[in-house]
Amino acid sequence: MYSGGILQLQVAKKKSSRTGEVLLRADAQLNRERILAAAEEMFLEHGANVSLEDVAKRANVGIGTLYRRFPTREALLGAAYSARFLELAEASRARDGELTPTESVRAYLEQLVLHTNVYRGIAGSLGTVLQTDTPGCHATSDEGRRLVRRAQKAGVIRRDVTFEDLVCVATAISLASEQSASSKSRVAHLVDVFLGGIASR
Amino acid sequence: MYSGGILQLQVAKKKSSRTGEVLLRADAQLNRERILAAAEEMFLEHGANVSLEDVAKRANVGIGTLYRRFPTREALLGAAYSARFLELAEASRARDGELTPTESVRAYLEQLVLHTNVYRGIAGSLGTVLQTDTPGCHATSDEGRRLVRRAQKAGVIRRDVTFEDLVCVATAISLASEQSASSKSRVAHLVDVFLGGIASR
DNA sequence: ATACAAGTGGAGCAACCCTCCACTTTGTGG
DNA sequence: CCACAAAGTGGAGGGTTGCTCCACTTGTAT
Repeated sequence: MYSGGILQLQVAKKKSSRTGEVLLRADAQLNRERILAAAEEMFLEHGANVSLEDVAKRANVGIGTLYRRFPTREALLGAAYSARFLELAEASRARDGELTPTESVRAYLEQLVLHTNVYRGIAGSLGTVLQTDTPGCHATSDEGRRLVRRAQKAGVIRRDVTFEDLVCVATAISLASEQSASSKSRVAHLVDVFLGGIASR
Repeated sequence: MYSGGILQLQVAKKKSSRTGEVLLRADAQLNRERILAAAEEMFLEHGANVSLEDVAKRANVGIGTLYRRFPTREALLGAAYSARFLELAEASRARDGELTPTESVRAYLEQLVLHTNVYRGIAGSLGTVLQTDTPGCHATSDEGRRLVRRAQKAGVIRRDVTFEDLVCVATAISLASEQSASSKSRVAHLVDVFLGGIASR
């Protein structure tokens, strides 16, 4: 009852000084990666609603382990897609020179929808996933914001349009494609309608 | 084995000659109404994802009965909202005289989003619900299509915009409001952005 | 070598969905 | 008025998933 409190060292949780991330034990780190790999496979194969128990199984890991590392489905989604979202952001930045501000936004939107559609089932929670604390999600969000700002500075996009509006639209379009298995052209059409909407008169 | 086929009367399933609906036995009809009432209450109170077993319980009906009458959740949703959707359509038609074609569409959209938000949880499936075979859903769909046509004839809306696009947008906006509990003004803003988009240059 | 923090797995409980079929009720034709 | 086929009922039951909890194992700092 006079518990160990007396000599307890106030050990701050170990962190990497560089990234600020909590350092995992070596075995835990390995498991984390196994889970991510399994999740990506399963999501691709069966959509974003696979049983998390199945993901754990494929990762050769107990379900408890999965939940401790990724407390919500969104957290797992965000982490599993991080790499892909990083690519998306990078590709967008790479296009920067060749495209007008408007066209950049169009390309970004189309790509975002495309990515979202690959992992069926996340359309509804795209917003939540993008807010996940993950390098990839940060990168795409930042890139999106940058494009909006750029287009606004160029005067080709309404001042009152926000990045959140973009996400909202991407969500809508993904959802529409998911439900009616609609074609690429429908995506383009919807993007087009929206872009017309945010263009300054 | 030489089954009753010989003398089987080819009795067409009884239908009301007026509506074309299948006639239910009196007790069944009563149960149907009980279910609908319970569903409306529960959906309002707990969102569109309540346990259907709970709905059945509140209706004092076995779960089997609920499922035979409404095979899918969407079917139940559609039926439960039918009355409200009827009102929506009627209100829209009533506004017809006082508003320009564009403003009519705006009002319709805002109302649709508002209705969708009241029943939390259906945003994602608004499209599916609206396709439900129900007087209310037919009415709102028809009214929406009418408004689009009217606005197009008046030349104030792009030719390539469809009613499905409207639904898609309503979905997006509802979803956005659902997630970030955003205000009425945000709804108006999003509707505004979209309307700008579909306006002819 | 030791000790303790960190990590693990999976049994277990709680929801929920939906089907199926032995039983009950209705209304109709004789 | 009755008998009986068709229509309707309810809820037990089997399947799936989500998430927690804790007795045990493992890594690592000393």
